[in-house]
Amino acid sequence: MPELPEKPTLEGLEKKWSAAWEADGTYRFDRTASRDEVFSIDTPPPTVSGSLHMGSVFGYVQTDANARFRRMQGRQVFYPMGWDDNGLPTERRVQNYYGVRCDPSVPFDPGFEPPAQPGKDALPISRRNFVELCHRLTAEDEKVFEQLWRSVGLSVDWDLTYATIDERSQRASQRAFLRNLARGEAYASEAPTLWDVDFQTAVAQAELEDRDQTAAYHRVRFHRPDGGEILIETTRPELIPSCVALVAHPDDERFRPLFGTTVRTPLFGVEVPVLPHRLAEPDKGSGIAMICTFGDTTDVVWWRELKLPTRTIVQRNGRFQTARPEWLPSGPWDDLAGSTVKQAQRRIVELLGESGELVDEPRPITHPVKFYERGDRPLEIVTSRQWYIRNGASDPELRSSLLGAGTDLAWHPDFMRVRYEHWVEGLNTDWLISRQRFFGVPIPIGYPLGPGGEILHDQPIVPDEASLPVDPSSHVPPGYTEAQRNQPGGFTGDADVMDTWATSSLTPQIACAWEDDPDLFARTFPMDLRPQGPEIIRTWLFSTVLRSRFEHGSLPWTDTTINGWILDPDRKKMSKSKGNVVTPMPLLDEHGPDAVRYWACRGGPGTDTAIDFGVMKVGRRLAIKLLNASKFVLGLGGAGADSAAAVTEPLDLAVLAALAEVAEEATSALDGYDYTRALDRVESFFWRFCDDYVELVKGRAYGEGPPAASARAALGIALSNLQRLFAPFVPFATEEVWSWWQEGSIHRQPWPDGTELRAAGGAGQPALLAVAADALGEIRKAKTEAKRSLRTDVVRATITDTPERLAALRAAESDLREAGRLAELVLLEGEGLGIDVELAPPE
RNA sequence: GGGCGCUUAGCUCAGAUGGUCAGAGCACCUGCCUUACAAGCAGGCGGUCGGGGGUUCGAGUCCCUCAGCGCCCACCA
Repeated sequence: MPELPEKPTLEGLEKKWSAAWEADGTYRFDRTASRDEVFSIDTPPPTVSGSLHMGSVFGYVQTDANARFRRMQGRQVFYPMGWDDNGLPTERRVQNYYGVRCDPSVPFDPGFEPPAQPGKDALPISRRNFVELCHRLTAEDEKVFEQLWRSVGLSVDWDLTYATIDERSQRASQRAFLRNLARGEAYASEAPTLWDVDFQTAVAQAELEDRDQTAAYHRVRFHRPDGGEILIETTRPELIPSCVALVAHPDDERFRPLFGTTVRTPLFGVEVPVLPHRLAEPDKGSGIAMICTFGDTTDVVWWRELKLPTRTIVQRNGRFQTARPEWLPSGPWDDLAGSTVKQAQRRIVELLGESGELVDEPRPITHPVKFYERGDRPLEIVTSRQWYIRNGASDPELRSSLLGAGTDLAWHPDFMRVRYEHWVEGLNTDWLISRQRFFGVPIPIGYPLGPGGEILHDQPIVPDEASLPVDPSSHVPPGYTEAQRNQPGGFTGDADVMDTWATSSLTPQIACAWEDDPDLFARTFPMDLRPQGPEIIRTWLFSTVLRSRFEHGSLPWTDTTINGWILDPDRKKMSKSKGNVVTPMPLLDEHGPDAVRYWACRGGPGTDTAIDFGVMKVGRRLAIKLLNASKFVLGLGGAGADSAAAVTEPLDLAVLAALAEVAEEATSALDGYDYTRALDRVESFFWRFCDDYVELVKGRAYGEGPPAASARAALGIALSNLQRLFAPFVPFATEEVWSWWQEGSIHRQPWPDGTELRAAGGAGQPALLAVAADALGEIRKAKTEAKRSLRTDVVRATITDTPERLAALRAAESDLREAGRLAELVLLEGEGLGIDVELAPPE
């Protein structure tokens, strides 16, 4: 047994024990364990191209506390760590970091090295070089994250890591997609889709966000054949050239006579019909709207349901097409050709003013506009061919089955379930998974080319599962040769990659090695726990439930814990743009990992929590107290060696019985993922233990004979239990104090559920400890109020209390005398606690 | 427009199924060098539990309503 330190300190514990845990394989998963012995966690793969901030620490530490509890309960914890490195965030980071951009038309350069400093203009490089840079940079980013996780003491098994772009993930992702395709759960379709003109890719419903934008209502004249006019209001006058109809509510008396007639558009004089539709709202604008292809998603609904023609003028790069559209034989096209949407709007407004078709000044408004969550310009709607996975948006049976899955899943906290339900109920399109990007898992499909070089989309060439993962840009389908690529009569590969969620939705399958390692899979899947943030219930959680339902007909996990938001010290949400992001490393250096973990664990499940340095200080103080209290108890000698059988004194039995209650409550709280409650109960008991119980029995414990042995034994048992009860929360300090007197890591010890304490102190009366502590408190109070030292001798203390409480006090009388330095103690029966203390005169 | 959550001492938060539930820590004040801990110990000050109504013998604790804050969703002419 190592010597007790003269002056215990937290310094150096993180380094010392991180290294020991790594060397000893403390958190290594035992893959011979059977499924019911395993506790498997579907850890969120952090986006490594994102920045490190306290939000990264908060939820992961809470999960780690739960993981450590399960491990001590005897479960084999399957706790892998993934890195989410595929997709647009990585592309963008690589572009900025190296000053490059991907241009698929540039040939591969095997000796390419990025410039030391990013240049002013982005350097165009080949797709393959670009992807290589993505891999290079994410590898660096992943190291930084791993270092952070080790610093805060995550008990992850570092042999079980994966990346969402690695070969195993790609294989799982493509295999799942091909099976979705074979079962009809995935399909391709040519349709209007929301489109980011900067990234030039389609985006999915789950990736949208509304942003308030300033705009203006423009009152514009449409012309009736009889010379009359109809005024419509629009925020997008530049789309007049793509107008295909006007629409009003069927019951709107103002426009009813016009249904079935036609009007001519301003500037261009195109004849369009006036039609009724229930979605037109009489009190919006002028009550009659123009339908364009496409200004917003309502246009798409109208276009589809009213079977209108498509008159697209905005191209995928966000600019008007250059050639004059054939449906605009007249009108000022040359002024608009090739301009951006913004430029075109300005010009059209000028032209409308000149022609007298603009009524009044434009009226400024602020309204919500759909953006890609990572994008900078409003989304446009373009028609393109995309891949979809069914999600229940247009399939009531699937939808209700998914709602049922949400009910079967145990949510912590439970109210988070409604976010899932609202999302499922509000889905309006299937899940668009294809992206016109570069760094992602390719859609593993090829197509034959017709004699004219046209792509035969209806005859997709599907690779064999054994050949996965494949990259269609280099993969040659059986029966073809590379020379036939992109040649008439030959073949071509699907150029798209999958959305990052299309892969992330398979993290249980990836982590558990679905199909790659059926033995491991059987021992770990379906998993036990999915911890994650609330903002990705609609994406990650939902899509994971969906994929598992399709592939396995089961939930991916039985439980999910949803953490709260991190707010900055002023209770504002942290975000890069506000510049109030708090980075974890300096805080870890200043307060220590246990203190930061304590702060994180004080944030309840699903509860938004502000960064609070005061709470971290409290955590640090707790860890130090744990060192000092342990040192004291162990310094009495015999604590470890005295057997439980020696606990005989009523006060000693009482403390063990009281702690048993705490242990039982902590256990049931943690069983329900309520780590905060467990920590709270253990912590408050611990301080009472130090301040009252230890003070009461200290004198006796120094002595000899059975009463002294009883105190030392009780102190030892209580200490062992307390150390273990704290282990999930402050793993470094608890491991340190455990090592002073025990063999093996504390994190592999049996969880103290109260059984051992009941056995040792079952006859104890917890109330006894409380009564004695109250009396000691009164004596201290008398001394403090007299401004005397607590060492002051008491000539006589007279305590009045109820008979029951006096009986309890008598059982602890000698401890109370010694702790209070009472020469004489008089006990009188009365109504309640009263005390009269006569202090020894000052010297 | 709809939904969810929050609103308890100056600050951060506990208060499971309504009856010692008005608490803890921080901060502040007053003391104490007490041989585990002065990064400590003892004590004190401090709140009509967001507003209003209701149910009940009794409500931070249940119901209704209003307000503020945060988040999520919504077809944004």
